[in-house]
Amino acid sequence: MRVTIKDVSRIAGVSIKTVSRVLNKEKYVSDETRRKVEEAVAALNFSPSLAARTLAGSRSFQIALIYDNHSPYYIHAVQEGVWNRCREEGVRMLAQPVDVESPTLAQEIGGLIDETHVDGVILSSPVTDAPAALEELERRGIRFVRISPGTNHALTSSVFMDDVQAADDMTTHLINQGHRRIGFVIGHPNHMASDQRHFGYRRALDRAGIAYEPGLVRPGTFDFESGMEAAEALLKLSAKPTAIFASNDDMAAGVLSYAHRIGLDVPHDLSVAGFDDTPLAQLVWPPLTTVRQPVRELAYAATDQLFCPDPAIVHQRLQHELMVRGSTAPLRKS
Amino acid sequence: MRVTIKDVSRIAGVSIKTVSRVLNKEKYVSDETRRKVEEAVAALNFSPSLAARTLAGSRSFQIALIYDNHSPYYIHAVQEGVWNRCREEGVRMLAQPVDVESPTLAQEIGGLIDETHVDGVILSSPVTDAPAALEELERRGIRFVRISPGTNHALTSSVFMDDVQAADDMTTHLINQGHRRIGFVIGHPNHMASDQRHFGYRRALDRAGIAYEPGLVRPGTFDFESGMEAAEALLKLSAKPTAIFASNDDMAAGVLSYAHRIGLDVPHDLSVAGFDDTPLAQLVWPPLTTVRQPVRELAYAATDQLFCPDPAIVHQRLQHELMVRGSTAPLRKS
DNA sequence: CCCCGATATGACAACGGTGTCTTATTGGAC
DNA sequence: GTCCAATAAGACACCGTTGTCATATCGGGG
Repeated sequence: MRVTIKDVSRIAGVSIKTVSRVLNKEKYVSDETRRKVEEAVAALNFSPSLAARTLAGSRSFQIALIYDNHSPYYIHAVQEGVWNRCREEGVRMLAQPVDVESPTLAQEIGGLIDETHVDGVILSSPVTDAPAALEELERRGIRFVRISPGTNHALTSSVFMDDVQAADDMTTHLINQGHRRIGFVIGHPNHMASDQRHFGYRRALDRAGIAYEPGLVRPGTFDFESGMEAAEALLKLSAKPTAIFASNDDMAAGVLSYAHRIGLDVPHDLSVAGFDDTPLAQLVWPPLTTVRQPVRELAYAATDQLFCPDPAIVHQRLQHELMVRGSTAPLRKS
Repeated sequence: MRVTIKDVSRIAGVSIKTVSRVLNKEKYVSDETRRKVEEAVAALNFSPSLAARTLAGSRSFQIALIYDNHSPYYIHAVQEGVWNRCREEGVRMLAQPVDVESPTLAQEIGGLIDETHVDGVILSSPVTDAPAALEELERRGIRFVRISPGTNHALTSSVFMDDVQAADDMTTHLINQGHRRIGFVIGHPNHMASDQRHFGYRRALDRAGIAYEPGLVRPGTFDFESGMEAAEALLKLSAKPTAIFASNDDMAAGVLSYAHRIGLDVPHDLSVAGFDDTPLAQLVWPPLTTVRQPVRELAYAATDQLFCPDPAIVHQRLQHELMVRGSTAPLRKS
């Protein structure tokens, strides 16, 4: 049968409560006793029941990661970052996909919390900006940290990168290479980052004294298909762009694919830039110039915030990095 | 504070136990009573504590998905499949990454089970073939189902596709297009599927009366880099292959990338084939001819097996599909 | 009309830990 | 030598459910 604290206490020759103290690293346990208990725990290969700890105590040793993001790469990186920090803490991570559009979002999150008693929650974009979710968490007084939120929310901590600056940097990079007609593919409307990247693009143009042309800007949904469609629209213009900056790598791959299809040589006929630096960026030809987003680190830092006993509200910014690869090149003198 | 069964029972005017009965859909509850309880549950927005249910009852309403796979696409698809079936069942999924190579693998899994009391486990490759993991699960008498195991194990259910046949099909496809010198990139040695795909390649050659040339076969590790390296080695041979079949899409993308780099035109100078049909296959140029592996369906079916009350051992095979796209073409007559 | 199995409900003790309170036992400071 | 705070350990109730057993009512066959 199951090994319980009782068994451990018998072997160690101490009370149940003392074993519990050792397990929880409490003060006021003699070294001698601690040693005996630890030996007994090891001998029996004892792992305490989370269910019992949760029920009796005030912690559940579990946190939830709530996400609704259709990019496997992104989710995977976030999960890894959160998980890495959790494992250091001896805490379990519950990965919880949701649908931000669902009218029952708040209920689902509330149910999750009631069922699991999680100690805290990590929110990943775009759930970071779903009012229903935020309200529910606040109503319950659950501590949570947001990864790359798009909206300000003074009352909770967050960890993010500067999407505006990053898009500005990339656009500036293209301008410095001599491009003047730079197409832009906007991201999914659900994600606030889409607006920010769009704004960064615009800001860089302004600064360089290049007029913003709505015709050079196309909507997208962060997926390959929408990148292809945007590229088609842009490249059929009579005044074609010489470079296209897509708001993420998947869409950039779509642009690349369409360019190949119509026989364009990237980067000589057309420069293409992406955003995120997912592994995909290096799996296409030519490898994508893109912005490295430190997703794993963001997730790790967010989880760290969650575990930090200091309840101060912190907004931590992590640095992005321009990854210049083969898909962009200086404009050919013609 | 927390809403408990007690509150529900008070509102509904019945005993705690009766509420519990309704929650668990037990027999012997009158329609009238069931209705009253359901109303009270809805009114209070009650969700039962999993911790308490686990502790008191014989089920935990949780299953674990254990994996160690470095392909985000694959993991994501598996998680989705398992999760979809879990949500129908009202069961929680614990996604648990592990390191198959770790000497403490069995301990970690044992600890997971002790801590969480999971009702069952889904194993994804390559954990499916880690003896330490299998032994631990058996010792504890936990029910588990394996997704795409590489080894036979008569005592537990599994869900899989026929890797040998699929690789055979792909190789045959290339042969039918006129290719005779077909390079092959083997997968990661940890994965049994690697051997099976390798074997399928060989079987197709045999049947077609083409000699197996060890020089045309290169080791790989399922990642982009290793695909590139293999391509380099193969394409520097004096007797170059006219087609390269890589054991997965990432490596095929590597082959593609190297081919582009040295100025080859795919598919006219070289045909390239992959395996898995990850989204990546359509994010490269030209889109990859590959084998669609029904990962989501496999995961869903495996979870279904786990929930099935019938304890019969079932080995369920799901069908693969050849996805012919632009990266392969008939050999040019020269 | 009586008895019995099927139906419907409740009382109460677990489940395996932690929180709180109580009870020694120390080792200085006065 | 006495007193008190700090240290060390145990007793016991309780967390929110489910399992088991007891009890009550109902409908139909003899």
